[in-house]
Amino acid sequence: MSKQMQISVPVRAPTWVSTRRIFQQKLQDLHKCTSLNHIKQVHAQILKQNLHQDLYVAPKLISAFSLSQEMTLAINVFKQIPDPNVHLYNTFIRACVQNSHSLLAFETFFEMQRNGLFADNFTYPFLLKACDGQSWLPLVKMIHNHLEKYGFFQDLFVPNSLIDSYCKCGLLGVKSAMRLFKVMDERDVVSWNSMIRGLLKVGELSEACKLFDEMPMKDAVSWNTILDGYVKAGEMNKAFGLFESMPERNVVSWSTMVSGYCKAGDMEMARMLFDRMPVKNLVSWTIIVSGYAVKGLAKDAIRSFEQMEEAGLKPDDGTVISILASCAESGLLGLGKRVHTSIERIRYKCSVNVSNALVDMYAKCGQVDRALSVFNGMSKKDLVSWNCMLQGLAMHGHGEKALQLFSIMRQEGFRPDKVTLVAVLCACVHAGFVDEGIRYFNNMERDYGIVPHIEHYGCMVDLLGRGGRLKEAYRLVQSMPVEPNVVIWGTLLGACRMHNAVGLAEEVLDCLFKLEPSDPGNYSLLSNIFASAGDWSSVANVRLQMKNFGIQKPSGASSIEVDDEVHEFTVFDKSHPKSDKIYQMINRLGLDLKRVHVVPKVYL
DNA sequence: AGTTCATAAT
Repeated sequence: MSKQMQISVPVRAPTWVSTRRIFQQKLQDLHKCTSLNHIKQVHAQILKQNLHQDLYVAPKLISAFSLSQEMTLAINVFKQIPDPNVHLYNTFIRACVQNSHSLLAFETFFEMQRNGLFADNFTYPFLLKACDGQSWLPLVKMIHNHLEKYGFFQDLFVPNSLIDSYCKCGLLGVKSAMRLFKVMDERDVVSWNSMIRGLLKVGELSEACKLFDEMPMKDAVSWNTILDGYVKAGEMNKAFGLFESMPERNVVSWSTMVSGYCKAGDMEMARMLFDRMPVKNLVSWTIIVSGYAVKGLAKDAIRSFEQMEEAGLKPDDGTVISILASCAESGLLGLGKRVHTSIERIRYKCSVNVSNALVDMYAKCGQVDRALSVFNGMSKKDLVSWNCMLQGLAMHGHGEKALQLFSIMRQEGFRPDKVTLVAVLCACVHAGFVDEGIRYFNNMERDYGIVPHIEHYGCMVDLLGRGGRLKEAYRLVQSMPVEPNVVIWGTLLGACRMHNAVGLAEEVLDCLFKLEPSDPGNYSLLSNIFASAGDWSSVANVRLQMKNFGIQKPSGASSIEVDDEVHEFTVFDKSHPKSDKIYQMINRLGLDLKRVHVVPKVYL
């Protein structure tokens, strides 16, 4: 936290030059300042002094706004400058990258070239960062060409960054990286590590191991990278062997192992290693808490979270986001709330990403009201925030509310993406707005420039199918530009079952069995169709077939959380200690339902 | 004006 700086404008500013000098001193730490109010005050004073176009002052302001995630303000400052120099362009491009405005970063870069300015060795690394997570292989190649043309290859940092960026562009990228790696006449340990990491990312474990063996020098990162390779491949025995044989083990090595055992579901082993760790940091604690949370072990998760805080560690954004994501995955409202209070105790304001994770967690745990109150309290929202909230509303049947929120979102100038439209269509499905859904679907390309993906088709099949328009749904599936997958056929089949359309169902099942001949779900769907049509001999037949093929349907489970404990139930499950009482209650509910003439459907 | 690789991640 930087110290608060008081900008005092002298009562009698002697000359313009000296005013500027005073500002220079006061502005020195502005780009590190985290108090938005303070930055705004300074901005106002700068405007008053007419210094906002100054080529020393403007970059400081842009950096400061960028750090506070105030990209709109940063853009405003930048736009005021008539003739930006390279330094200013770099600062602005860096701000774009920091706030994940990757497109704007490149647009600015192209504008800079149009203005006849040359990018320098500061510009390119920023641009490479902008390609992160975008899979912009052509742009990485373009940067590569530029760097070669202008001879920026002296420092190993440049080709190493290129290797890393290439490796983030999938298989083709890794191949380009390999070509570059092979022609480099000098390589350091980072070059090797990055290349190995890239191979692992595309699943080339054996290639990575080969390179690892060839390495002339290995550091801790090299060992940990290859260890992670084994862990990600699920080879815990090999990983453990390597772990034992490592020349030195640091926090990362230990954490990687703990994470591996958590993913394998072996929480006992995970805990044992965790307890033996000589040093634990935030990441290690996050791994163990999330590990318990994903498995639904709410009590252990909460206890570990509290132990972490007792150890004097304050969860950061990464910790909070991962734990909340695990809560959302397994519905651990208790832990989610506990993390929320902890954040509120530490911080005055959450970052956008943390708030998004909170919205998502509350929505997925069924607490739509809490999700809404976090969402409404957010001072800044991004596309992810809207998408989480829309999805939450749609998922819980608040279709109308979701569509209202969608129109507010557009009023506020947000451009919907494909996730948004899935949520919108899903809202129509759950609210039964068939015609409205069709309208959104037909116009999504024209209105939002989004070509329908398979997920959107899935929503439409669901929408038409539930509405009883089975023929239209079937026609849509046949006319799809992409091959229908299991989800699409399954959805259509579900609709057939709902409307007792046995004829169409058998047709659909043919397609489904061709795609997934051994999926037990298909058999139970088939059996359920026959069951709803009252064809019990066919049902028996299907069950017999399943038995012959040795197929067992993994039974679906439902779970509820009571007092920080998750109880899971499957069909005919008698394992719960209060099983008798539970079945008594079910029977009573069944009688109550009969009394109001509702006949419960029973499926396989 | 700032740097690359390893563990958690919306």
